[in-house]
Amino acid sequence: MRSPSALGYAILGLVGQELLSGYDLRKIFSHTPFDHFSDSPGAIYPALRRLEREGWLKASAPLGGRRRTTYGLTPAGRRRFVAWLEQRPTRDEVVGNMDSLMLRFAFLGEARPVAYAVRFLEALSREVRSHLEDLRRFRQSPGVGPSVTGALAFDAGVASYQAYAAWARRARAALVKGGGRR
Amino acid sequence: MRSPSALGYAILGLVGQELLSGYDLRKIFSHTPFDHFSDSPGAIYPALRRLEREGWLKASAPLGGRRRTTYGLTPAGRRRFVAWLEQRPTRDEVVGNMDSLMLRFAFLGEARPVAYAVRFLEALSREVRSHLEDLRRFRQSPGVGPSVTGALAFDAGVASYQAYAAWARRARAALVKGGGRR
DNA sequence: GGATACATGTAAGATGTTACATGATTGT
DNA sequence: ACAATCATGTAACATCTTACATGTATCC
Repeated sequence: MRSPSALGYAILGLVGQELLSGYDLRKIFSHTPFDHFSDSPGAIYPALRRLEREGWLKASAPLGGRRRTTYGLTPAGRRRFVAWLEQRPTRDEVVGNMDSLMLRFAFLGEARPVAYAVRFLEALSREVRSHLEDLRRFRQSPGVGPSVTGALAFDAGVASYQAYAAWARRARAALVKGGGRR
Repeated sequence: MRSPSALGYAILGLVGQELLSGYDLRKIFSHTPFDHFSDSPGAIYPALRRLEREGWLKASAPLGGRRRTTYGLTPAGRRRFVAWLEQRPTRDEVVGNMDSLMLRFAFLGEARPVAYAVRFLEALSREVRSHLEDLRRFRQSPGVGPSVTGALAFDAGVASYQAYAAWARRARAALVKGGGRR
């Protein structure tokens, strides 16, 4: 009962929308610039088998014609996925796993009411701002040396987090504004 | 003679500045918010052994007192590291490995003349802009569904790349301006 | 009939995580 | 004396990459 990898959650989210085969997933991962996961069969098929073994996915037989196994969520799988969706962003995730946070947020809107997404963004903003303060406190970072490019690379990190903070503000406003309806 | 992982390059870059032990590296990775690599002994020590086995690092004996093995670059290690530094940012790296690109840039300034960093930024800008066009062409991404949060998460990705593009412009200007001296 | 896309897999290997283990040295 | 920190390791495990392997359906 260990927790899935980022790829695992992406699969759970996708097959929760519609039945998909391993091949479908490979196509999605290779043709979608959004969140890129490996489209290699050596990653997808073992991941599907793991998720099925844990009881989160159920396979559907080919049903004649071309060989093709599609997967969907079991009730337990959906519970597991929703539990993940409902987790508030943590500091650790902000520091090193922004991609995984964005993946979660992307799936959040279709499985939970808008209020969840709003609270997600509020927690995210808090953590990002707090991390930005740490970065400012840090400034000239040891390790990368006092070189010009080291300082500039540091600035790039700061700018990236500032962009996320600004986005979170805008996104929250958009959700709150249109929130009553969806 | 395979190429090092991101952790491997980070180690090569750091021990290229001064002799460092595995423990030193762990401290740098755990107390530095810059680029976070694992500070776990299970990652560091095997990585050091690999780099040494490839002939890129040389270990120095403890020299009395407390047991402590420090590492430095061999000439081959420096060549390998510089060859990595000189690589222009590629499309693939921009799409999925911005962290690794920033690591490279951070080390670039102390080992190569400023002109290299300027060209690095120019190539980076090109690739980022081209990727942004692709994203725009994409818009409502299949896979994440047409949910509100899916679209917003997509926007976050766009905003993040825009922040990098703006940073690259500023950074290039800063380098060109102060460039004659350093 | 041959190329192309569909569809799934396996095997070997690298890398990293978590947890455990060991001992030396320094500070109080 | 004791705790904390220094310092290095190993073992088990999961995950992912790369490369190879196999066969089917469809289109022209």
